[in-house]
Amino acid sequence: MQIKFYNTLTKEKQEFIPLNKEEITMYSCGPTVYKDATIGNMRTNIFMDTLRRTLKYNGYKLKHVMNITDVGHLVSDADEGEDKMIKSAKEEGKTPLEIAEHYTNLFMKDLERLNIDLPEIICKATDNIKEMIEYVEELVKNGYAYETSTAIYFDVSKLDKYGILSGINLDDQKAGARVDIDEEKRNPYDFALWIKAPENHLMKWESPWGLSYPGWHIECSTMGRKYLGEQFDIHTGGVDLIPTHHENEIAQSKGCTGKIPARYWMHGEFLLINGGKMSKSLNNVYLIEDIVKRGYSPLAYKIFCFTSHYRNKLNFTWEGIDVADKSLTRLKDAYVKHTEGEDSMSQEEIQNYKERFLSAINDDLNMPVAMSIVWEVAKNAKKSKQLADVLLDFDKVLGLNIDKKEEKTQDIPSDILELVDMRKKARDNKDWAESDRLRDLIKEKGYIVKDSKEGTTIEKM
RNA sequence: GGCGCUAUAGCCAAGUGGUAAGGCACGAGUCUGCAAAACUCUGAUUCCCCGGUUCAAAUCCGGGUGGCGCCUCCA
Repeated sequence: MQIKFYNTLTKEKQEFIPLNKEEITMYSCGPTVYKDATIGNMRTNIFMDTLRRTLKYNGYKLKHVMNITDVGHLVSDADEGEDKMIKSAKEEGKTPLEIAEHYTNLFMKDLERLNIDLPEIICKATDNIKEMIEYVEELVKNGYAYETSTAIYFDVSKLDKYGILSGINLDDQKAGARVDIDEEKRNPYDFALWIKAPENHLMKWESPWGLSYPGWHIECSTMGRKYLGEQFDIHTGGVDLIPTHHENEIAQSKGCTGKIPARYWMHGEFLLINGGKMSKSLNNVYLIEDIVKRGYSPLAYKIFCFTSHYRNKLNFTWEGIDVADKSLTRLKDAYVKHTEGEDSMSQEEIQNYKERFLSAINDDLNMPVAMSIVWEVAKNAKKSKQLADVLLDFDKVLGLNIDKKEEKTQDIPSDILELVDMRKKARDNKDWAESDRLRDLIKEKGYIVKDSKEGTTIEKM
């Protein structure tokens, strides 16, 4: 079946045709590992995961690269060289390497908790310094770069057109509107490829331009070319990367190889918090860890993300997670009921579900529609093992572990179990007042009792 | 100032020319000693407003209003 993706480069949904149908090549801008990855970052990674899984579901093999940015970037243009990696290192009393390792591990843990299918190649910027220097040298040789007293800059005026991805027009932009003008730069949009390190700079490498370190965009161009070649199929990232990072990546590649590195550029929209931006000053920066701490399954966040299209902003609220957590539980329950069912379905019905699901995900990853079909299957009045298998098949794309029971029923403390036992005795004696008192007491301690014909179950709230 | 996104039921959210998917909440019912949970049923004569095109528009065009993001390496 035809796959369609929205391409930021052409600003339209177009049929996806890989360069080589034996193997799809893909690059995703990964995390900067000097701080925690937020649920916003993770929304983008969930988008990346869904994309991977959708392509695999369609039978493709993948060669997918994700970078780990373990070289910090400047705090701002106005800063004189202290980068964020080093800033975090100083604050936490660790070396930059330790910081990077610490946050990389946390990041990988979140990917695992969200059941995110890992890229085939995960590479670190610091392992590719030599290649980056070579890349910059090529740009210098090709006449796209010039040296100033502080850095090697990319000259955007040498490009036939700068700004094709974001649609900016250089003439309309006010130079230095928000940033001081660097007198040595030829054009306001020129950006640093390589930066000369001040004396006290911790992360620096020997280069033709003395002790120095990489600029903000060179690592992706370099690693993309190294692992995937001059041109590959898909490039992903968050929308915020469009105007600067990806624009500059394209500029670098055009300057070096003459090609736009990726044919399809896909960007995940932002996650909003209570209708606004996530920011430290508003104290609304949340992590997957926060979701887990509140007692929700991390996969509740994933199913929450599926309620909206990846190209639309999604508003995060705790109520939303509550809803998502509930629906995840119901979905799993529905799956179990189907595995125990004896009804039989016609092949037509099964095929119909599968075709509709496939056409939803192949239509630019329309997960809200895909989920509506998942629910149709889950809530089908007939209970059938065939439908359980359909759900399991869909879960290859969703990655919600539909067939794995939540661990909530485990680890009930013995004092709670004792109260449950006392309540059972009271109920057997029809002492409803005592039974209700114990139920309230158990609830106060954070557990919920559920009575059914099969007996009483207990769950952590 | 420039670039872009968006406005659909109480909330989240699909649908881009043919008569409003789905989730959650609410309400009703089944079950229960009563609850909770679970299950079943139920919801927009209408898609921000005003014009226009069309046999037909939430969907296209023009104008207005509101919300948001980016232009500070923030996914």
